[in-house]
Amino acid sequence: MKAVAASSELGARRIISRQQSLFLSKRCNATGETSISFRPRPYPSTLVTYPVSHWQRNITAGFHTCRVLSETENKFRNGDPSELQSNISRPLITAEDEQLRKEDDDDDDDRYGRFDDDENDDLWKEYYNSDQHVTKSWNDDSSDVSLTKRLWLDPKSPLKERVNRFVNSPLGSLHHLDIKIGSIDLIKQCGKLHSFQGMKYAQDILDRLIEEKRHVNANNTWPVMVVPDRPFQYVMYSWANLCRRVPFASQRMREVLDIMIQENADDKETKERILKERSKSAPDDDTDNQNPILTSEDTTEDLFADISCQPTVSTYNTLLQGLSQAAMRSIQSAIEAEEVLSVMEKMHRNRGWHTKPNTRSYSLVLNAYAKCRHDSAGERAEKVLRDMIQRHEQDIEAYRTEYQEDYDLQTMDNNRRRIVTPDVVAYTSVIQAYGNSQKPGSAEKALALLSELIHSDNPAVQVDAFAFANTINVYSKMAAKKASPESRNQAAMRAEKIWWLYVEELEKRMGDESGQSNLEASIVPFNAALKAIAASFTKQSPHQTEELLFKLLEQNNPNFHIYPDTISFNTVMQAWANASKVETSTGPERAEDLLKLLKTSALDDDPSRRVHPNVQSYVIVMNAYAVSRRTDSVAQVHRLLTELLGEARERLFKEDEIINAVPFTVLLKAVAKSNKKENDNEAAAEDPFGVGMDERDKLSMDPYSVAFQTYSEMKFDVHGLGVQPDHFAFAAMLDVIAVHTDMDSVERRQRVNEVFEDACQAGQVSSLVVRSLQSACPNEAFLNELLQLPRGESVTSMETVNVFQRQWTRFVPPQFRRVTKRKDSFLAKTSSKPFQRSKDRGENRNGNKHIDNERMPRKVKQAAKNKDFIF
DNA sequence: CTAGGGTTAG
Repeated sequence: MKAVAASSELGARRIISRQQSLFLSKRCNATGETSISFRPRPYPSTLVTYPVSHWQRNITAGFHTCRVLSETENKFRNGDPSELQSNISRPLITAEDEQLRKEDDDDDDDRYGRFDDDENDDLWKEYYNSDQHVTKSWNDDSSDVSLTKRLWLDPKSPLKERVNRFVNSPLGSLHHLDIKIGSIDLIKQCGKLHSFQGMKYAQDILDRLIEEKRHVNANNTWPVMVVPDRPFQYVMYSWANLCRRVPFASQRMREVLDIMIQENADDKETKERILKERSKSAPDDDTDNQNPILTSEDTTEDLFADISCQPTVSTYNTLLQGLSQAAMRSIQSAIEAEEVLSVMEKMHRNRGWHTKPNTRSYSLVLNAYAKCRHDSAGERAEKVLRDMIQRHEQDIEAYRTEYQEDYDLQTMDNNRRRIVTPDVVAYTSVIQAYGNSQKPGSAEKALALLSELIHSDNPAVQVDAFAFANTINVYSKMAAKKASPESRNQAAMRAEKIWWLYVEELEKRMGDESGQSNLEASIVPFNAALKAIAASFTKQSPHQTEELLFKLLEQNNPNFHIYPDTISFNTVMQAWANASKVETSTGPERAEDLLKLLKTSALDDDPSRRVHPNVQSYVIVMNAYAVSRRTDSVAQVHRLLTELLGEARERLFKEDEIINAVPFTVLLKAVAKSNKKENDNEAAAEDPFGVGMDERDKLSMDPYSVAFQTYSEMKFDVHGLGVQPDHFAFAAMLDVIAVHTDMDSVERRQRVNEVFEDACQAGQVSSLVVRSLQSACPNEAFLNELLQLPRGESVTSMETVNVFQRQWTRFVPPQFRRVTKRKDSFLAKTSSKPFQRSKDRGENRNGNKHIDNERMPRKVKQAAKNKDFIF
């Protein structure tokens, strides 16, 4: 009878698993009748429970069951259909998955390390070296268990098969170490896929463990089997890693936590039931003892059963970690993170769980506020910080009364346990949070926190370079956002002042040998200050950045170990590039002067003063020319590209510096910006730059041909750099065609067709490509034919590039999938060239507006338009 | 459960 129930459970589980959207759990109720429950996704707190007989009936019905399930499911999913949709029947690895993985490549084993205990090493050895066949089940008396090969141990097998074998292994056949270790290893690897499919596997494994537990405990054996907290925690952790990209990932984490809590409660119940059961049915079995607890040799096992999957600090910290990632989408997650802190507190107080928030818990909440862009984030974060400080003081008191000694803030290792301690990192997160606020006074509050750090005599709270850099960044953001050039410059100057404050503190502490100070010499605050000035976008800013750079280059204190690096130079060069859009600007030359300076610095006698240019340095200068209004911009950019490729050929760049499509794209951009007619006139002009013969040949090429040559160099990777055009490149090339061919020419159609096909093949059809394609196509019919849109569909009604076949958009990053709506598609466009038009529009907009019409950065313009800030 | 926080290009 039990076997029937068990197999029907398994069947039900499989069916539900196929549905992919239900989270199954099973439990025995008080009367011992088994029922199976599931949670419809959008409402995890709703538990739908059927007695096992229901499942038995429906399993025989086969296909019908799925139907029944879907209907039940549908009832619950009115809220969020997209959520479910995204989870249903995906191929093993989807394009999005591919993208997800690409984005977070840095994520590997050591991040999981936090859960790993050294003590498990021995277990592992025992486990892995043990017979590859099942020798021992949970109860150790499983002679009738079939000898199934434990494929999931074999790291060489495909993950899919390993998971399948694990999940579908017969109930009762799992080795206890399969549960404690094998499952965790599998879940980890599933989580590493960073895919929905992987997450489904992970959840399946977890389900399977719970299923095993139910099955084993149904036999009233002792000790009671439990599923430990770690598998749950790893599933949560895997979701946490998806929180930045996947809107509902944090919801999934909460579900797992809910189930954990419920399972923990169930385990307690089960234990009591079995105890009662055993003392009733076999009171005389063991003549010595009636109480199985006392007969059990392995008391740790029993202890373990008591705790089972009870959430711990680290469980909640995992949740917080996810929420802090999710906070980038909305402040709501950060607020929720803050609420989790009090939940942890409450669970600790009321249930005696080990969930008292620790330093890391608070940090994660602060970090959540630092990441979310919201005006109130700074103040909320500061409140949490103040709570934390208060908490700290309370805990110090409590520690003193508990141990009759003071908590040692100096040497943490001397303490008997850790207490919540605010530190630089906590402060720095709050400073960051203020940086996202446009409320007046936010930056000042950030600065106040910095000075609190500087003057702190608490050994646990000491300023470091991070704190300075972050405060500078707050002003840097302000410098980029303010409407008037004066206030932008003012903010930039405040940023610079903080850099000097850093220098001052650094020198002050240099003689100090107390060893207390964390303050290291770092170039980062300096670069942050440079960036702030560059971002202020005034007429003076490039000059100011350069001046500051030279101050540091020329300083000559042998005790002072901060010297500009490549980023410093690049930032100043970028400031010049930003200024280059204006007519008669000398920005490009000034940027190039710095590039030359970089090249000579690379050969400096003093090794500490050697600074090398990198690919980015070239790109910045090239871009300065590209955006300038010089008539020779294409030639200049081409010259620099050639130079860059030459340096690359001679391996002058660091090995880890790979050349991507960016430099090539800049050239295309230059060509697209160059007006066709102007260049027809210029074509005959003599080369004014006295370059060599070979170079002259190239320079005399017309820009359109240069663009095509560059395009194919990129496409066929003729320089052997591993370069592939990406969607920026394809879009830029389409722009080139739009500007340099006649609207109704055959050339236009052929070239557009060709480039678009390349983009499709490369899986790079992004919103940028679509927009450029729209401008390049002679008419709507041609466009629709290229895009193969179904009848009735049009580009103007299109919202994302996801409507295309997956193949075309395989490698498009998510932020370039959304198509920006443009009302004018073909109506207004007959004669004018796309770039002229957008230029005109820009000028008009500037003309209508008041302030500093040349220098306003785009963001400022938009903000000014919305009247978001008036100071 | 020592992690949690900082800088440049199309």
